[in-house]
Amino acid sequence: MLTLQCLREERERVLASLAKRHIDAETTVDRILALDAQRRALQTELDQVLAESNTLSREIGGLMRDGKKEEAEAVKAQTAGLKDKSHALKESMDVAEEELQHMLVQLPNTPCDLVAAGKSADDNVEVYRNSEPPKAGGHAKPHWDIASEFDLIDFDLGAKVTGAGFPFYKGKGAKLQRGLIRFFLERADEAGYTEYIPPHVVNADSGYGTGQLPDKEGQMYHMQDDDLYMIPTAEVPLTNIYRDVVLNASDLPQKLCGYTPCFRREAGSYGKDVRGLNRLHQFDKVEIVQIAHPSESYATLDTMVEHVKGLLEALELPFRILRLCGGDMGFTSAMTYDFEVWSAAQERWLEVSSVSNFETFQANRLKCRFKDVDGKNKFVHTLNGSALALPRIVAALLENHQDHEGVTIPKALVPYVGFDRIEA
RNA sequence: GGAGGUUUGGCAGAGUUGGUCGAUUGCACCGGUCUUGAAAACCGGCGUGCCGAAAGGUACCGGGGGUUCGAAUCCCUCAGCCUCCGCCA
Repeated sequence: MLTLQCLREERERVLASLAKRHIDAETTVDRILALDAQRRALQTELDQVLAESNTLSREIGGLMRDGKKEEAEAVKAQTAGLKDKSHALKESMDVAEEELQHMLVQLPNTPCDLVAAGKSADDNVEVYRNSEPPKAGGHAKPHWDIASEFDLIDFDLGAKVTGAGFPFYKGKGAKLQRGLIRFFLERADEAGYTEYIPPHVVNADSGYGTGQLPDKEGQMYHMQDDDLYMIPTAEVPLTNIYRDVVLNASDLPQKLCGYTPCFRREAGSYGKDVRGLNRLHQFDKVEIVQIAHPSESYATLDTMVEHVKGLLEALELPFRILRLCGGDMGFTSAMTYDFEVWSAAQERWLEVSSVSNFETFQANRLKCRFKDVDGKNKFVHTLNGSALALPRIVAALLENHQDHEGVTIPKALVPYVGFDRIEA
C-alpha cells in the first residue's frame, strides 16, 4: 500500500499518477489525509494523558515503598478520571485508524513515470517484438486438438475427477511439463536465483503482505477450517519470506525462484478465454523474485525482462513485450511488462509472463526494510516475474511447432524433456 | 489428537512475592584511543513504531483481551517451539 508519508508530501503527484489508472482518488486521498490528521491529534492528546498517568503511578510507587500509605491514596485519587479519558481517546484513535487503514489498502499503487495513461489492454505499449506473427496457413490446429490427438492432455478426465480447469497431463504431455519446469529452473539457477520449494498454502497475513488480500479475496481458494489460502502464484510464499525482515544494505539484491502449482478460482471467466489451456484453475509456473535496493530496482526490472526474453527465444516462439498502461496494470504494481506469445491456431496473443516492479507497495505491507548507510531503516523494492507460466507456453509450443505429422520440440528443450518429436 | 514445558532486543541469557524495567550481562556489530597495520585492551555507541522542528513524550518483553493507580511479572484466550504418549506417509 502507499505510505502515508507519500500521500502527505506528494498528494498532487499521487493523484496525477493514479489518474493514469483512470481512478479519481481525490476524495479518498483527502479523506485519508483528514483521518491521518485526526489520528495524530488524538495520539498527541492520548500521549499527554498517559504521561500524566505514568507520572502519578511512579509517584504512588515511591510513596508505597516509603510506607506513606495515606499519601499514596491521596495521589491515587488524582488518577481517577485519567483512565476513562485515555480509554475514550484510544477508542477514537482506533476508530480513525481503522477507517484510515481500510481506505488506504484500497488504493492501488502509483504507476511510475514511464507508464502510459490508458483504460484497457488497447492502450498498452508494445516495446519489443522478436518477429512478425507467422501468417495463418489455414491448417494450424488448435492445441486442444493436438493434445487430444497425441493423448497429451485429458481435459474431460480432469473435469470428472475434479472439475473444469483441472486437466490431467499424460505421457509425453506430462514429460513436457516436467521438462519445461526443469528447463526454467535451470535457467533461473544460471542467472543467480536461489531455488526454493515453498509451501503451496499460505496464511492470511501472507496473502495480505503481497496484496492479494483484501483486493483479490475471491480469486484464491480458501480452506475455511484452517483459514489458509492456496497460493495463486509462488510470488506469495516467496516474497513473504521477507515479511517483518530488516536486511542489511549489503544483502541486496536477494534473488530467488521457485516452481509451484498455482491455484486460481478465475470467477467470471468464460468463452474462448478458457478453452483448452488458455485459462486453468490449476497450472504450473516458475517464478522469479527479487528484493532490490530502491535505486536499483528499475535496472533490476530490466534484467528480469531480459531473462524472460531469453527463455522465449530459446523456445523459438514468436512473442512481443508490452509495457502495460495504467488501466491494465495490476493493483500492486508500479510498472509491468507483459510477455505474449503468438498462438498460430487461435491467431491471437497469449499472455505468458508478467514482470513487475512493486517499488515499496508490497514492502510497506510486508514491513520489509533494509538498513541504509545513514543507519535508517527504509523500505526495499520488491519485484517478480513469471519465468514462465506453463499452460500457454505448451499451447504455443504445440501450435507453433506443429506440422502434418506431429510437433517438433525446440532444440534447447530436448535435453530436458528427453525426446525431440511428438508423433502418433 | 492427549499431557506437560516454553516464547524477553541480531544471538545468548537475567528478570515472574506487580512499583524509576524498555528492561542486567555476555557475544556480535559500529565509532574512538593505542598500533606501521591487525589482534588484544580500554572508552563510547548500539531495538522498533507513533507524535514532535527539537527537547522530549508514548507504545511494544509471541499475538489479542482483562485485573490494577501501576504488569515482562497476575488472569483469560489464540499461536509458535520443545518433550512424552497416540496415530500415520
